[in-house]
Amino acid sequence: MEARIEKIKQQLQAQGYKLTPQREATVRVLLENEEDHLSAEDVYMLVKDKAPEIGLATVYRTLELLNELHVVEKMNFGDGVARYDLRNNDKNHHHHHLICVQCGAVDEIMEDWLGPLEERLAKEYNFKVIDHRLDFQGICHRCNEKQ
Amino acid sequence: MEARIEKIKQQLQAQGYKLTPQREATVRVLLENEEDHLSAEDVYMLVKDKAPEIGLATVYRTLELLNELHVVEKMNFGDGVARYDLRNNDKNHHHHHLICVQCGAVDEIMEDWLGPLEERLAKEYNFKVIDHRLDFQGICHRCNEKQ
DNA sequence: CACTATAATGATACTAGGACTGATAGGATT
DNA sequence: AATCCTATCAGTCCTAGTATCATTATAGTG
Repeated sequence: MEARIEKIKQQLQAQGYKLTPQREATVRVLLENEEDHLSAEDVYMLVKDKAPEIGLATVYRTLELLNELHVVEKMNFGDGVARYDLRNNDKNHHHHHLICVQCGAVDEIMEDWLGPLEERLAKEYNFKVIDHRLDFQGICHRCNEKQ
Repeated sequence: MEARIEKIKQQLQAQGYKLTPQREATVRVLLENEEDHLSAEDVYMLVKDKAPEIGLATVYRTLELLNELHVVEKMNFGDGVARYDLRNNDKNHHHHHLICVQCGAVDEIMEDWLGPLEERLAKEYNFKVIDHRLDFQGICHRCNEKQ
């Protein structure tokens, strides 16, 4: 945890930025909720608990900055809000999404399911894959269990 | 009743849509006439009682939207009128996209490639798939052959 | 330590884009 | 032609995100 913050601090400083208390609080929230895909508003709420005096604009600015430094990834799921994800440096972007149409939760799957498909695409369709995106819409396990 | 409306509201919001008064009135009519197969015109007449200022186009748009979200099923009995049915269980529709980053073409693939994956999702993640979206970015066969 | 330049912040007004609407003209289908 | 449906238009509303600006914190320098 501390090590990862230290690393991010160095990434910032390498570009001439500072890890201010507000930025550190924001980064901590992201680290503590690494599994989720938080929106800026979500992050704002969570950071407020740690540092109540922080402003919304600062959170937006921090997330934007972290995105530029490739510390987080800014993603769009079509519900009108940007969501932010810490990036793992092992950068296997074989992550797919399970989007719950009932509660709006977004879960991630890290398995690589599309390798065989990409081979077929190359052979049968003469299509050279550069990137892909796989999202499932449905009912998540939490909502399933509720009923 | 209220619970079902709430559920539909969440489904809408998960995709960035809103449950407006007009839409809610329409949904209520559908719920109250769940046994029947109402046509759009039928729905329009019934909604008019609740919300006289509603426009016909809005009813059509609402039904179309609910159809896309798999809240309602649009059926055709060959009498030239589409009829709408609330539904709980859904069939999947399979279409994937090959998006060429060079010429911008978008090809569609109708094969069902994700059936096995969806089974695994149900078993291992307890996630009930309603719909999915699989897009590949790459170089299409036309561009490949050109070079 | 004091001084300074500037990076960063908080509050808030603002913007831009998209969702949504009713009316109606026109397209599609039978 | 008649009926069902869709496209378009002009306008409203909402809100995620940005720009502004006065103020404060910070790092570097001497």
